[in-house]
Amino acid sequence: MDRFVSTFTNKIDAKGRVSVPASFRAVLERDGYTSGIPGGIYCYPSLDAPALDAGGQSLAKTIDRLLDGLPDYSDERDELSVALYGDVHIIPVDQDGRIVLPEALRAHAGLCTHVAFVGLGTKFQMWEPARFEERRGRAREKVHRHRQLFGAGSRPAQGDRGGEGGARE
Amino acid sequence: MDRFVSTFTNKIDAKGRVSVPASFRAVLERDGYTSGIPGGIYCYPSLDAPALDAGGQSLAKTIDRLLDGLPDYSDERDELSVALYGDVHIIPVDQDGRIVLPEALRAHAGLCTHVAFVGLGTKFQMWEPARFEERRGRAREKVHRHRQLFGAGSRPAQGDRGGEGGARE
DNA sequence: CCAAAACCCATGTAATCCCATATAGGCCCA
DNA sequence: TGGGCCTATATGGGATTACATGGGTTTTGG
Repeated sequence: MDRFVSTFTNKIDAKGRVSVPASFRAVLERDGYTSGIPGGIYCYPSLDAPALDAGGQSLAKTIDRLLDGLPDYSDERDELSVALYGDVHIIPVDQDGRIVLPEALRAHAGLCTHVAFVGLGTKFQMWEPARFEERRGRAREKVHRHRQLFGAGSRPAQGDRGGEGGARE
Repeated sequence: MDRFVSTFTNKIDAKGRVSVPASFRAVLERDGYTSGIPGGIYCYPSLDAPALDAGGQSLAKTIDRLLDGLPDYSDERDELSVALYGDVHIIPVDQDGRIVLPEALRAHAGLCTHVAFVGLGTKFQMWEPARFEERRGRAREKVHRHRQLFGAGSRPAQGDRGGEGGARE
């Protein structure tokens, strides 16, 4: 298992903890944090969605690479660093596989009682379940409209229901 | 943990002390500026922002390298040397993980009751929280405007499997 | 001798660990 | 093939620890 796939909805408990889906944890075990503390999640607010982006080491490297391309001590670099690094949180995963999302992150995604974990391959997102459903609906519609452009070949013939949504509750 | 990541806001007490975030201290434990003071912080006023730049040995080295790159006895080098070295302070961290910022530094950043510690990877900055929020807003906006450029650049990094084209956020 | 800095200890809050439990899904065996 | 067992996973809650912060005390330096 080396990619984040499928969607799971888990509950935030009284202490603010949420279980990371086991299959995501499996991915993070390989891609998780480097030497030392295994299991850290690299997490930051999505730039243009009310959601959180998260992933392991490879996601962190992506951002590092982005900044390494900029000259040291340029105005630009500092500004970008602030936006990219300043909002990032390294979230430890406890031994039961749970995380606690900082207030700033919860606020950005509007998280309150439940979190939808959405696998996106090399990273995953965390959504307020209702908002995600709404977003998903629009995405499906968009795909539908453009289907002919993609061509028949790319349609894997399985219906829209990806078989998830109700991992719990 | 080997990089300064994320943002924390701590309070300045009656004696002018502030706690350095624990995770930053962890980085400094390995990278601290050990010139007599183990775990000391290399700190100076940011050149182009009302903030303070701080870090450990690697930051000090980066600055040295920057100056080494300039021709000896050039005006530019002298100017930069003064600007960078002139205001550098080596700040000791007490055994509870707190520092006291010299008046000159506090003045430059406009610090008074609280300090926002902003991780920027190899270094971190200290801001007056309100000013930082303002700066962060601008930085986000800038990233947003340029995001397609970044998107293109970072694609190969995480997209070794191709796919997930639809995983747009 | 005074002021400022460094040191040491105390405390409340928040995060972390650890254990318990339920529920779901897979597996084995009849 | 169906049913029951077994394991993995999510979740709840109590106990423990870490951390930021406040305040008193000692040291240092002018």
